[in-house]
Amino acid sequence: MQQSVLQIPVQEALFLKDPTSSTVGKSILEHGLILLSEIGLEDFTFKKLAAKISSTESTIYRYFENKHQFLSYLFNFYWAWMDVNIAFATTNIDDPKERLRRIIGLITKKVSNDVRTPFIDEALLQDVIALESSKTFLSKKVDEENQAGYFLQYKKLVDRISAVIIEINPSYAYPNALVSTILESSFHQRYFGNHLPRLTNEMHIDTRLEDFLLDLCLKTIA
Amino acid sequence: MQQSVLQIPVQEALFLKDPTSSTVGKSILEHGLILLSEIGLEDFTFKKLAAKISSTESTIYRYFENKHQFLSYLFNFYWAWMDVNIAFATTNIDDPKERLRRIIGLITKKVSNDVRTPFIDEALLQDVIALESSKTFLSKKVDEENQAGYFLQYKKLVDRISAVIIEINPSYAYPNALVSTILESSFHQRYFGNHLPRLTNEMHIDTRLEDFLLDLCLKTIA
DNA sequence: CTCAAATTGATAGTAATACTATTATATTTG
DNA sequence: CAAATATAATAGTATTACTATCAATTTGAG
Repeated sequence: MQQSVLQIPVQEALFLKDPTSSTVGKSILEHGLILLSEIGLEDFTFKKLAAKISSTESTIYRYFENKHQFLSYLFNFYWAWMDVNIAFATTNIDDPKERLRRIIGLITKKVSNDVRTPFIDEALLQDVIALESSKTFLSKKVDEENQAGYFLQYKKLVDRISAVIIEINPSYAYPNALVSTILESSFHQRYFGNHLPRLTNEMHIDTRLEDFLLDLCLKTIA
Repeated sequence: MQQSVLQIPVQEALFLKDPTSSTVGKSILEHGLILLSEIGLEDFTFKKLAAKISSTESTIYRYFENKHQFLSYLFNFYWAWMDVNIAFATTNIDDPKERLRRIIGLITKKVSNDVRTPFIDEALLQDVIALESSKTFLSKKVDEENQAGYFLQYKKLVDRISAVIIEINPSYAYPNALVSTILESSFHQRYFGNHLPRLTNEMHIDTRLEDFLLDLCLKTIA
């Protein structure tokens, strides 16, 4: 019996050769994510990854131009996956406020591994993206990469959530700004909660993070 | 006649030898900032900087352990400078809401060079910090660096602004989270406005950014 | 003013990073 | 089964991120 598999589409701009199309490719994704979560982007090299999967640097370079592109791949994967979850959790819900509640719930909740995506552990992915995602867009190459489609998935999701905000309050002037602020904040506040507690207020606890952002959002657009 | 000079105190943890104590040191700060703004942290090296100031790598290494520490120095300098400005702009103002208004004004406004700090161009510094500041704390070494005092100035400022929020609404549960969210957002939204406009709403314009964050803040704590 | 101490510059060197190139071997596919 | 393709093995280059040594220069304490 075939187990259900969730296809997460990632832009062609984000790889040289589709990593999901081969065994080595999947291994690069799986163990690349693990290695990233262990040592962080700065210390992460394709050489170390190659050693870990008993392959070679040159093989990995056939899939990704460099580690920045690899991170961007994961960044897009994460948001594409989140988009699917949000779409699923909000279909057939008429009340936009209830939809917003569910969206913020999903964004702030600690995720656990989704068995439908065999080579990606979403729990790890969330931690990696929380720590590293800003580095995908905070670079001198943003414009070039934006042109190439590096941030499409993120932009799509921001649009989707903005639409809900506009439904709740059509005259609110800054829906996209509010949404991207909340998305970035959800990562940063949880991170601060764990590492720089003086910058936040016990945000390592899921329910508080959710309460903080939902309250902020609803009051702002009220 | 002695021109007035503004001393910005930076933690000892953030340098090996105080760069303000010598001519080369000041040159490292001045041209290091310029070079950073030109090529970004990834491509920035002490070798390139040494060439620019007609000095050597080894000399620069006597002032800073590495480029990460150099960036952290600038990060602290920026927030210390901002703290001074905020303190000045809010003394003798009784109404905490008015104080908050002024604070958000200062945070969102594009700054121009402060002539009282001879070797630092604050206009450049703001751009550099907007692009690179997250990289100071989003690293596997946060805990170690936090221990050493790398983020003291930022934490101080967050506390200072949080106190104003508490004055306005003593029962608001997340003052520090709200403040750090606003500070981070002010950088990101302006950056998005310039590079990823779909993630925001014309936030390259100062007054809109100010309006967005002030509105968000006041409504949230109302 | 002078001698000692500290600072800087010049030069060299090392290990690691971020790649690129070549070729032999294995694997897939038509 | 042959041809095409993918991978592994190996080597090599330029740059980065440092560290070490030592001579020349500057500074500052008595």
